[in-house]
Amino acid sequence: MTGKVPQYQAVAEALRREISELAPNTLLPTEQQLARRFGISRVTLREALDLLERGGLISRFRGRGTVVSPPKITRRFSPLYSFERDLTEQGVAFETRVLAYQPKAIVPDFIRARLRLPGDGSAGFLSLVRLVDDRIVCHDRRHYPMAIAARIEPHLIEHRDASQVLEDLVGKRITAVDWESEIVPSSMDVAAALGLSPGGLILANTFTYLLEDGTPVEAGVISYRIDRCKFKYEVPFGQAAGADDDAERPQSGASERAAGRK
Amino acid sequence: MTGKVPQYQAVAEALRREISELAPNTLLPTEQQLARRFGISRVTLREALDLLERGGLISRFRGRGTVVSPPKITRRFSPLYSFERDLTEQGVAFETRVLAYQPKAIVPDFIRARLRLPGDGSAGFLSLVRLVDDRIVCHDRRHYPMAIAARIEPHLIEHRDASQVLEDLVGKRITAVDWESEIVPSSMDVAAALGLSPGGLILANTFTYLLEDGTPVEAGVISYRIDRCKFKYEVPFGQAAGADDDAERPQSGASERAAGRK
DNA sequence: TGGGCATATTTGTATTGACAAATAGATCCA
DNA sequence: TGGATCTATTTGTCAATACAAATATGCCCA
Repeated sequence: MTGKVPQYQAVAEALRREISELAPNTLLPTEQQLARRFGISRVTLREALDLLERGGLISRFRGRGTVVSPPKITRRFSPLYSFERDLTEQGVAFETRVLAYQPKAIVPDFIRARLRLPGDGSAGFLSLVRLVDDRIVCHDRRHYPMAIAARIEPHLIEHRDASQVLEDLVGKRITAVDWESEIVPSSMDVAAALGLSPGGLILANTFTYLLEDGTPVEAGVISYRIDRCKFKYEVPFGQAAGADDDAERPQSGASERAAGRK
Repeated sequence: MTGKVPQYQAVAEALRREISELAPNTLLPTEQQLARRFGISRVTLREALDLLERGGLISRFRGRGTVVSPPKITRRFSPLYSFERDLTEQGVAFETRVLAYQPKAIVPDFIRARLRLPGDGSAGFLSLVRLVDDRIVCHDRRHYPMAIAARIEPHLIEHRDASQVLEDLVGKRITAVDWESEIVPSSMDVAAALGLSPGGLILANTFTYLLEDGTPVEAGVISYRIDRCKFKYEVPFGQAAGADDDAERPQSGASERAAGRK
């Protein structure tokens, strides 16, 4: 009856159950041992481990072995709800490492548009990673208008909420955010920062922070490792935006009105 | 200098570029031909194709060949913004296929809680898939209180907005939704419905629809293929919920207050 | 004690080979 | 013409093997 399931899937399922009862960071038997135990070749066993690794259940280290991964951290997305604040509320300790902080002359077009930069304007660029339990979970690429960028001190970012640093600096509150999430294959540089192989899937969040008067003060992309994080998008209760039959949709507007409506 | 990149990654990158200039559904050369062209073994070539397949760039069919995938569809999430309405506004044609519609005595606990069912109560169960361009993009598992379920006619669901059918039936408006998105490995049955191998990652949306007085009328899980869809979470502009320093967070409340806050 | 070095261990990459399973196309027959 | 069957093609699964690269360990020696 179960004769139709490939071996690597069956073995993955068996291992999945075993692993669920092991403590995080437990060292698994070597691939050779496991292959022998299940009576399959090492290649086939590795296919099974690939499944588990992509699911975030195990981590593999060349020369060291394969270990059970800790549970994924939960990233709860809410409007204007920062990473720092989210994890602090959950009582999860994290670390921020600034990789780079410098002016950047070549700014991607979509960032330029979001910050409303002139065609040749440069921007301040901040690159960082965040770690939970010494494991990288996300990578930020943030851009600021030069007037603001010149006054940010990167070491502050490492120990305080980035949004609050920004608010203090500008002297105004950030009151709105434009924000999209998308699962995409990682580019070369993002993969390197996250410790992934290029092409590995990530959750990319593209955002703009704005002041009350609509001035953009920050824009960028935050990329999460989907094997180490899960995501909850919590929609404010009962806001019921868009419930009226043909009412205007509630977001920024001016999006191209879908050419082909029949 | 590039001698450190594994062949399968280099080949994947080369193919990625080639594919980007091909029309959707174009048939690629066979694995043997590609392997010969790149001067690598078939196994190694398949590793490259695996990367592309996971990224949603190609689809492979046993006995038929490998074809270029159409671009991902965009699913824009907003509160109370249904799949049907979203795609219709974008001018994207889709099809709905009801897989099952029947009373179900064994109801998962989390559904039971969401619908506030008594411990032994059954519920109406609706299972469906939606297709764009003849490709399955999502799978719904919806549950209704029996009083409502008895009056739903499944063929209506195939041609109208499910929420509107429900509203007409109850005679009241659905005004609130409790809703979480999470990227998880697919279970056996969901994988089968979506045409994935078990363990493949999906975006699972767990939701409850409620009437104005708080009565739950529908609850379930909608699972999207992340290789065929991208997702935009559009936050109403300037709502700025949760921006005040220590204000209450804006969602359903009563969530366990994170034990370990230091 | 401490640093450097060789060695064993373990996962990563890659090859050649074989058969299974699904599909498409051609052939044959009624 | 229509339907069934056989055949070739193509991707899926699996094996046995080899070497590379990163890590850990024990050892020697200063």
